[in-house]
Amino acid sequence: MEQTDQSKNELPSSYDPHAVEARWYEEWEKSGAFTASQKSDKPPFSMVIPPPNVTGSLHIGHALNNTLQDLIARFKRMQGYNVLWLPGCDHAGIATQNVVERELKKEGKTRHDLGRDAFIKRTWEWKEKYGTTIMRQLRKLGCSLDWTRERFTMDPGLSKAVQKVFIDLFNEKLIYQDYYLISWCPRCQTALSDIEVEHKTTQGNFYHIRYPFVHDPADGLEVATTRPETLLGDTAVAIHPDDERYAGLAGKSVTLPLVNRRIPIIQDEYVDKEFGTGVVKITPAHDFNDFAVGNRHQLPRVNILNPDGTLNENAGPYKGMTIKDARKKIVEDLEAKGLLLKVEPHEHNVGHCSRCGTVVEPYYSKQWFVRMKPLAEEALKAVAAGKTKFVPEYWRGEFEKWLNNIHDWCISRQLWWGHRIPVYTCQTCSTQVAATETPTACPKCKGVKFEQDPDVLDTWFSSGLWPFSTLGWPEKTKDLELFYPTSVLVTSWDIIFFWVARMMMMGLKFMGEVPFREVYMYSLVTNEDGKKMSKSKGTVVDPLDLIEKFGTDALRFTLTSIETKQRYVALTPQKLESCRNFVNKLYNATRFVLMGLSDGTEVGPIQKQDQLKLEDRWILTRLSQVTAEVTEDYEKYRVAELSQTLYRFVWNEFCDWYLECIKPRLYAEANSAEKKLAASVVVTVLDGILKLLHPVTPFVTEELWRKLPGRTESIMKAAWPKPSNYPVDEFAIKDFEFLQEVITAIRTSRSELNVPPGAQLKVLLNGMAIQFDSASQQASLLKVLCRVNELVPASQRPPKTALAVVKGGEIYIHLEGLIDLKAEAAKQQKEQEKLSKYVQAIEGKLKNEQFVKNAPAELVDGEKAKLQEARDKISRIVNNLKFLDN
RNA sequence: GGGCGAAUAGCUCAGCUGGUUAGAGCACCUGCUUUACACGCAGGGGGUCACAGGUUCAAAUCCUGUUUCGCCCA
Repeated sequence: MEQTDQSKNELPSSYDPHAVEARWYEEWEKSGAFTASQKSDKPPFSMVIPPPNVTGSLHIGHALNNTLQDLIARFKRMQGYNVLWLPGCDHAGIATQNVVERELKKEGKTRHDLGRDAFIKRTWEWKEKYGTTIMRQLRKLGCSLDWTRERFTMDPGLSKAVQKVFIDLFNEKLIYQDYYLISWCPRCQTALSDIEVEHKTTQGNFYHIRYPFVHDPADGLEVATTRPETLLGDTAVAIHPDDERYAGLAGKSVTLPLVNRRIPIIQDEYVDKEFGTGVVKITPAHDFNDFAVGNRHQLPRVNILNPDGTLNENAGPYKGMTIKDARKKIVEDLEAKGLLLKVEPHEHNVGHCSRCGTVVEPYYSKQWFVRMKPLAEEALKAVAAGKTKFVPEYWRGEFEKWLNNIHDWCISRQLWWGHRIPVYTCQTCSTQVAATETPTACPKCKGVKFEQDPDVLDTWFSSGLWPFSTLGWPEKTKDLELFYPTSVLVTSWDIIFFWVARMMMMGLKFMGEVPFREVYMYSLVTNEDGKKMSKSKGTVVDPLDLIEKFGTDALRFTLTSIETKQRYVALTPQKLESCRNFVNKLYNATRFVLMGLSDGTEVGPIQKQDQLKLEDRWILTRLSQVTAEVTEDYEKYRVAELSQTLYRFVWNEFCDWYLECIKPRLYAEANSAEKKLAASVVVTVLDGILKLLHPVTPFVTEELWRKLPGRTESIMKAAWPKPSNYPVDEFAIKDFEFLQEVITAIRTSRSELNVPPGAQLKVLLNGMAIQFDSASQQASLLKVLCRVNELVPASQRPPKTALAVVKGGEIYIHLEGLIDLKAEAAKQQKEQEKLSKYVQAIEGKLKNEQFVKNAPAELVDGEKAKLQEARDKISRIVNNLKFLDN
């Protein structure tokens, strides 16, 4: 028993991804298949990974991002390119510093207890220990990254690049230091980039406050604000120039409550007449809009905050309070003075620090900036010249809009973890020198005492250099020469400004060339409900859990098939399941073929092409077509399309039809000519399918491919199939489609007329478009595929038969005693109605002279043919219905 | 307030440069231990393509407007 079942039981009946996936990655990596060559004659193709945060762990966005890149890398490798896909992380300034600070807090310490150097040392230790998580997870995802070239933004080489860029920009006066309003986290005590600020809708209040007129203290202006405490920093109140309610007040003054400072009433278009009371308090040092208004009207800026978010000396009696306490006290004081007119609930957007959740404050402080305009102009020119293309092209517009509207970039962060700003200030004459090391003497006064700027650079500053710093710049390396500009950048659109734009500018500035030829921006993955996954709501899906549950290939196939270039795409359990089922289907199809070959039948390339059966010619032609379609889809990053094409080809054509057709041939006598031919075709097709799928589902395709006869190398190294690899026969498509029509018609009749599934049928054929005599191949297929044991020609319909009408012919199914006349009549009537509607639609078209005159002749002929075909079918049905009545 | 995107079967979505009897997966109904696969097989039902106009011989597809939802900027 065991003996005889051995061959069947070699492979389990359902696919176990875990056993397979564990096996291949290491072998691939060891074989050097991931490593780009510096000596190859192959054309180069390169990508740099969007560096994940070193603190991060793989989330669904990374999974999609890296699946797509891996798909491209594997495709291009098979196409014969010398592919570099470079891995690495960024140092994630705030995030990493926060992680280590939290660790210290558990020990009852702060970073200040350790001091700067010891803290940095500690952070490096953390990085060495935990910073490899995400890179390990990328391996699990199957990513064919060139680990010999792994980089980190704080590596010595990359740090050197950062220093050089800073010093060059500084010396060209493209970097400057100035006071400006920036987003400030009072907890992290650093400036934040816009992307680090999360806007959340928050329930607050609208406080209506009366600002008494100087000329008439009994009267005043009613101001509505959500942040009453900032009135301490008000330097004006503003009204709209056209607002008749306040006409004549411009130029007069009001008295700032509690502070008793006299501030002017100004007019500015910024004010929204409809909103609140139409009077806006202007606090230039604590609100971005007010800052702009302040600049237009040369208003003073009064900063009322300390870096830790408490109120400073400008707050007078409120000095030292937190914002929250001060708000409460100020509201009380206003009320006591009768200046608080009303308080109404109000929902508004409040910025929170994405790293620690603290409310972010607009804060007026001295920071370093990059002058963006000259850099942005170059980027715009390059995009206009088509040097970098966007996929989908839509994003080009967004990109240009942002660059045309660009603000200077605040690059300083008040952190310790990061690239320290290489500016040294002479303690004698305050001259600032940018240099890699402490200068020996001041160029101006020859002083020798210097102090380095305490701030570090925004993490995006170093990741902006990523496409060339990772390739060895500023050294002149072989890698730079070969792989810059990179071929494509695959990234999420939400960092188009923070990262993509900056890389463009930096690349053009320092390499004189765009950093990438194409930018492919993929979708953001949401949950089933179409909402963003959110940590706080607990709706985050962990890709590692999905891998555990469905397997890596199924996850990759799912992500690929939902990636339709919409802004948001939803990941659903149903989709994951269907993709897992697909992987299993592929596995079972291969298992079935292998079982057929287990008798030792020799399998070679297809030899006797003239002996190919209809189904062979059909599937090979289809494979050739699918190869062409799918290759183009890969090249254009139409990944959802290609995965769907392959899904349907494998499942609905190869498995449902081809494998079913060849079952008898595959189980014919070992090494018979019949079997050898079928085996060579089925293996050819399977070979092609596995190769076309390999970039999407690398593990299962490698596993199955190696089991095909004669495959000893990795499928990774196989050549990408060409449509011309396979014999093409357009007639086979037509003939096979007709055969499918016949078979489906018989099956439908069987099902609708309740013929017992096991019953063998006698079928009569009248006027078939292709040969169906009982000896023909087609006839044997009918027998296999719809349980027909007797097939005979007929010129008219005998009694007690069911009818099925197909293109150009009629099928009579002999149903001795089985036929249900009512069901049969209903079936025919339904069919006739359907056809009549169709006929009407086409007739309508053809009656329209304009259509016949203007539409391409091909189309018109096509419609005529369709019409005739449908009319023919109807008349056949009508004749037979008459017959049925008798 | 300005800009952008989406609206197609019960659900999630395809439908690329206008011409298909508008497709898929899941769900649903009927039947099935058929030489791999129940993560399966065969058959079936289900859509006035958000709404209103327009361009065209022809519109889910192009244009204009309206509605609803989402996002970005202020």
